[in-house]
Order: sequence, then C-alpha cells, then structure tokens
Amino acid sequence: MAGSPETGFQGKRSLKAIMSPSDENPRRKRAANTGPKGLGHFDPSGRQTLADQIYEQLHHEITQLVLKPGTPILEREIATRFDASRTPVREAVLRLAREMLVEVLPKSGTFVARIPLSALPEALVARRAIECDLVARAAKLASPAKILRLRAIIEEGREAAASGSQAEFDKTDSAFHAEIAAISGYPGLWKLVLQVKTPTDRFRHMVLPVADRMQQVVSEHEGIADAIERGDAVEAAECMESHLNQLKTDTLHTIERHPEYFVYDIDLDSLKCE
Amino acid sequence: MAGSPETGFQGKRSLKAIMSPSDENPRRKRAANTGPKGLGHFDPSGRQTLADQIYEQLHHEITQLVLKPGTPILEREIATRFDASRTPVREAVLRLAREMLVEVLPKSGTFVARIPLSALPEALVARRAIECDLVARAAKLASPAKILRLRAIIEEGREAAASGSQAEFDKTDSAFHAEIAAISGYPGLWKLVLQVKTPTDRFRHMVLPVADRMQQVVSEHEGIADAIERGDAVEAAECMESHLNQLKTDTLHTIERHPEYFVYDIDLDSLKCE
DNA sequence: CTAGTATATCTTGCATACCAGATAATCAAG
DNA sequence: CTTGATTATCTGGTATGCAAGATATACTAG
Repeated sequence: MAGSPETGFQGKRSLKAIMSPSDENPRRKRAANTGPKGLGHFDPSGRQTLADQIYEQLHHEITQLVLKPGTPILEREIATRFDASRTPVREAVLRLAREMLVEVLPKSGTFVARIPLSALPEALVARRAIECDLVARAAKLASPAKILRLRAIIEEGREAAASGSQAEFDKTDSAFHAEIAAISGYPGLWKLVLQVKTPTDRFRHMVLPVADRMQQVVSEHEGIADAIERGDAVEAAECMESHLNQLKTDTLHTIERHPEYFVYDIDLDSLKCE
Repeated sequence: MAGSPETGFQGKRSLKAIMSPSDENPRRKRAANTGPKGLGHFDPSGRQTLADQIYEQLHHEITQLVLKPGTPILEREIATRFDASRTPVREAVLRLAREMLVEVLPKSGTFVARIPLSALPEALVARRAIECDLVARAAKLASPAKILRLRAIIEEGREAAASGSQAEFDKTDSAFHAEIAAISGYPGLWKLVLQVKTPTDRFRHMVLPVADRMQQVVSEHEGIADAIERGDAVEAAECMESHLNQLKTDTLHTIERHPEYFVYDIDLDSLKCE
C-alpha cells in the first residue's frame, strides 16, 4: 500500500453546459466555462498526471524506507530520472512536504524527513479513536455479503503471509481496514487514517522483520471479523484496540538502533507510559 | 478559522554541516548538501511563500462562502489579482484541490467545489471519535494553568459573541478545541480535525445566522471546561459529544434551500437517521 | 596551523512560454 | 427548429529560464 492517501479532486466534464443564446458580439469570444452541472461527476479518472506518478513513486520509496531519512532529494535529478521537467517534480515534492515526508530548506535543499517522535503516539491515538468507532458501527451494520468480502481479504493476507511477501501483505492489511470503514458506512474516513498512519508505516519498516508477525496479524484480523459477524460491537472495538496496540511493540528498541532517523520533538520517556 | 491546516514542513538550516576535508579535485565543485544534522530544526518560519499567501486567501474565501460553489477559478485572473505568475497560484489551487475545496477539470477549468453530502456525516463521526477521546484525556491531565487558558479562550468567545462578530467568534471556537487537543497531550491531532472540519464550516456559513447560537456555544464550552476541571472524563466526553451533535441542526432544511451547492454522492435520507 | 573571508556553484521560488485537449460559438444540413 | 460538424479560443499540464539566497570550497591573514 503505497498510493496517495487522496487522489485529489479531479474529474472529467460529463454534461454540456447550457448555451447563453443572446450575445450580439460578433467577435468570437468563448464564454466563461460554466462549470460542472451534472450530479456525481466524481471521476477517479484513470488519467494520471506526471506529477501524480512521481509523487506516488517517491511516496512509496520513502514509506518503504528505500529512501532513508536525511537522503537529499535533488529536484533536477528526479526530473531526469523520470524524464520530465522540474515542474511536476516540484509539485510532487510539495505534496510530500505537506505530509512531512520531506523537509525543504528554501534555497538550500530538500531531504527525506526524519520521523517526528510525536507522530507515533499521535497516530496510535487517532487510529484507535477512529477505527474502534468504525468497527463498532460495522458490527451493527455488517451484511453477510460484506463479511464475506472481509473474509476474502483476510484470506489474501494469509496467502501473502505464507509466501512471505511483506509488500503484498501490507496491501491486504490496508484493504482490511479500509473495508471495515466501508462497511461502517464511512469509507471516506479511511483516507484520514491513511494520513496519520504514514509515520508508523515508515517506522515498521525499520524494525527487524519479525517472523510470525504477519500470521499474528492474520489471526487478529480474524478475531475482529468474528466479532463483527456476531454483531458484537463492544468486542469488535476491543479487538481492534488491542490489534492497533501491537504497533507499540519494539518502539524504544528500534529508536535506539536508528537514532538518526528521528526528530526528538517530544521526550523519549513519554513513549514508555500509557 | 481560515488558515492552512498544516503549514508544511519547511525550516531554516541552523547548524553548519561538517566539511569533508579530503577532496583533491582542483575544480570548484560544491559537494552535495549534507542535510539537516541538528536536532529540532522545526522552524515555524515566519517566512511565507507567495503560494502560501494565495492559498490562505482562497481557502478563506471558499470556507467563508465568499466564493460560492460552482464559481470558476481562473488561474490567470488570480495571478494578476495577486500580482504574481501562474506558478504559485497553481500551487495553491492544487492544495485546495486535494482538500476538495476546488475541482479541477483538466484542460477545461477549475471551480469552487460543491460540498459532497457524504462529507457532513463523516466530519461528525470523525470529530466525535477524536475529540471525545481527546477531551477525556484532557480531563485526566488538566493542570490549573491549562484550565485557566481554556477559561480565557471561552471568555474571548463570549466577548466576540456579544459584539456579534461571527468571524472573531469562529476563531475562538477553533482555539478552544485546539487547546483541548493540546491539553490532552496530542496537539498535532487538531490539524487532523481541521481537515475533516472544513466542509462543515462551509455548510455553517450558509445556514441563516441563528441569533443566540453563539451564546449557546459559549455555555456548551463552559460545560466542557467544567467537566475537565472536575477531572470527570466521562462527563467531558459526553458534553463534547452533545456539543458536536449540534452541528446536525438545520441540515436538511439548509440543503433544500441551496440544492445547487451540494454533490449528492449519498442518499439524502441517510442524513436523517442516526 | 587556525580562523575568518571571499567566491564559485549549487538550491529552490518564481516568471514566462508552449502544447495538447476541451469548450463554445458558428455554420451547415436535415 | 433540431442536429451534427467546424473552428477559434480558452484551459490546465509541462518545459524552460532567471534571480535571490545558502553552502562548500578556496583563499587570506594572523
């Protein structure tokens, strides 16, 4: 799961606008575009701009820790790498800057950002608050069909775990949580979670790959799905909470192993408590 | 509250990097920038780029409903208005597009976005989930000093309400909720709330200005502050929830009065339930 | 050898120019 | 009058060029 949290708000015109009949001006003058009139012109629009592609690639490389914190980002170099000009690269870099994935020092340089320590507990709190709420709603609303889709996703995850493909597994993990958001009736909130989730994703990739963590996640997902199927909102929320709490494991140890990857904007000790 | 939800991730270099002493190359060649080495170079940096200014202005005008949904955004026109080129304007527009405040139809035009109906309940759910959690934590952590700051903000709100200044009042409202996030120990999560909050802000500006709504909000804020002061987490969360639930009022009525301002991506009826 | 200064050369921010695609006005045909 | 094709013209996406500021190296003075 690497893609952009939100694809933006682009779409294709679908309906012709109404002509304004009376215009005596002999000069051919294009009238102001009247804008989208039709309903539901939301178009996920396979159309992808160059900037989008560059953004996604860089986002992927940064979150997967291919590009390590501190690495310089040369706009010019990226441009040639993608055989494009600086403009779309700059667009992508600016998006990454707003997501705190890169830091840009004006007139100096751009670098892959270190992870602010504060982002880790914040991500935890936010995810718990939102996802526990969503999963509880999902438990009350789930239809058999939806539950089957959930089971299917879990099964994909089991296969990915068996084949040891971390990347593939991560995708199913995202899909699982996104599907719960969808079942709960608020699919749009998943992209909110995606935003806060990013720092923890980067973090996860620097912890030693623990062998059976994937299988453990699969069984936790099953527990959540079971609770949803039973319609047990409280239990579902509790499962989700303990599932998310697993993110805390190895935190301190990992930070000690890669101290140069973090920004110490909060006290290290505050990570221990709670 | 109109400012950008997040200022980005820009900062000034503060520490000189270490020189690499051995470089026999007689040609003057500037070595790659070594990037930020010092800790905590986060610099809110009064420095504001042209694009930032344009973004903030447009953001303000859109959320305050000065620019109504459907209004065309002419990059060229905006550029001349701000006496700048298209480049920074484009930057600003792209940011607005990602926040769903404008829709850009490639090669056709850019328009102030209509409000997706789905965004309203989503904002409610997200805010309840996050802010109820935060206020409960705040209730457990609040120090007398923090509570005084909260009271001060409430008082500012009361004055703004008395003078009937909606804009001023909105600022204090944002400040109140932001302060609670700060007290809870997760100030960064307020910007998350700001994101989902935007559509409801636009919505609020098209409902007839109800006379005493501001005073009512003040007393609700007081109730929340009281609960926090007593350290009653449960009561605080409940107060916050009912406070946020007030956003639902007049929903359907307002939508009927301005049907052209919305995108009907979900069923109207689904707004009634719950 | 050390410390401070000067300068070459990099960087990002902004301005301008160009292009393909989309729209609206006009025209032609039924 | 309606419908479809034509074309001028506008739009956003991209490429390129210039300027101000920041850094690393070379240089100078002690």
